[in-house]
Amino acid sequence: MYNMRVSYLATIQQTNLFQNLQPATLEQLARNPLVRSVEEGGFFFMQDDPARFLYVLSAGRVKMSQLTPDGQQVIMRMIVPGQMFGGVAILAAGQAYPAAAQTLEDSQALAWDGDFLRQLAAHDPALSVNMLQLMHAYVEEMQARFREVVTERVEQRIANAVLRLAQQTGLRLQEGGIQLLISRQDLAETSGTTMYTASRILTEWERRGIVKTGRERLVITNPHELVSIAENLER
Amino acid sequence: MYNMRVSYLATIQQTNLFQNLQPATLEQLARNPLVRSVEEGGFFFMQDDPARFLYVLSAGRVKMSQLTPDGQQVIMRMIVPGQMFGGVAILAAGQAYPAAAQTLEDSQALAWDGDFLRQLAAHDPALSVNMLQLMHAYVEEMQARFREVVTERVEQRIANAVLRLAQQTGLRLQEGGIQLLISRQDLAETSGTTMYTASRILTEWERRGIVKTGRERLVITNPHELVSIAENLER
DNA sequence: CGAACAATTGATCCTCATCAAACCTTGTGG
DNA sequence: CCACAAGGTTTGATGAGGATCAATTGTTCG
Repeated sequence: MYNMRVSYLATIQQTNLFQNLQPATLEQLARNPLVRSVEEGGFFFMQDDPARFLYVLSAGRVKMSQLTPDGQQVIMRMIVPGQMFGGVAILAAGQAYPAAAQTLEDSQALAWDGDFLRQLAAHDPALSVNMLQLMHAYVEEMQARFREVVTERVEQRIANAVLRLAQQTGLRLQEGGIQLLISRQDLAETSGTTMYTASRILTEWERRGIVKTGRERLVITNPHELVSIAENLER
Repeated sequence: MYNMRVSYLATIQQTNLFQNLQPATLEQLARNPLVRSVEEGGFFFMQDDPARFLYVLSAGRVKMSQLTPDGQQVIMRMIVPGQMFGGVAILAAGQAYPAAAQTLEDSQALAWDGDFLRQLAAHDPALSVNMLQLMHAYVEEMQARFREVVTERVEQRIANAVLRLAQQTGLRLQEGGIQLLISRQDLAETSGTTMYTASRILTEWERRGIVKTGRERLVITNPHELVSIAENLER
């Protein structure tokens, strides 16, 4: 039990949202988290569920996605350990989650009640400041992606998506290269295209020696070339 | 002079960002605004300028847009009186504006220094709470627009953009219909398409009696039909 | 009236979505 | 350990939706 508490503290301390808080605030957070485990493919919450909890991922990977009325999925962001999701819960009660949170592998998250966090924020303004900063960063990312999807062709957008993923979740391999774990489908839904087009582009990149591909896997062997595709320094 | 102060107060009190503040906070805000007037086509600030001020529009109309490396423009949002823009200034100093703020007609805005607002927020948490809520609303809007641009065809997206504009800036005419003031070019840049396509679609809508069009002008005569296009209840 | 700028329209072409079918990879149970 | 099922991936053929370019027309304002 003591070990578990310690491990929560480690996650809490690594979380952007919880930087620069007063010791008493961290204490409170460490005392009260709900811990939820969700197996691969399961959901922490669905779109439009009442947003009662704010989550911080402690293990695994999660995709946040919206569903269109006709069933198409659009991925808004990927969550890796240490990142907050479901942040809308910290605003006024009675809100709904704007997206679903589905796990890509067996995952675990800490969760706190929105009411509780609002009380905490009232005593420690750093919490609001951090939240504001995260929200702002997220606005900028969505603006950038909106601009991309409106102005760039698919290959460029996929390059940007891959580079973004590499930065957030990439694993440097001993034998060189940066490995991403993502299916063609999810890559397509992140870039606003179809699995077919994503597959064709990856095949072409592999032919050119920019990446190696595998099932739900992708290794970047020539990041420099990828950047130059992303920046449209070709054609 | 007294009248000017009163008119600032009116704008301040109408601003979402400044709701539910302590009287002392409002007092402080009313005492200190910079007032900037910018004529049609001018800029309150450019993209990447250092973000020193947060603005509230008191008169006119402003478009927030990003420029791509190759000079294409993408419109992120339209600002009407009472709305805040350049909010990034309230975060840590040294940030840059992520978009340019260009006027569509002669405009006036109140501005406050970011440092000053941060001090104010330290004494009146309602300011942070409001800011958080605005940021969140804006995240949701950008997510919705991202989803649209990825999943919907151009006609649908233009319908959505027109309906959004109608809600924000539409003017109900005596002779019936809701008037928007926007050029084909700006409508295209809001919907992620080209002026040519926007023009063709408006012409078709006019033929079908859904809108009347004019130079930098658009009157919705059949909103119901427009909604059904936006929701893809056709074809 | 003429200049500047906004809008329209036609012709053409290109990117990418769609559909269908086959192929490959991984994990499971006999 | 092999065979099979399930699900991810590839590939080809086709066509639709819009972008692009060029030329013309319309509108506003000094």
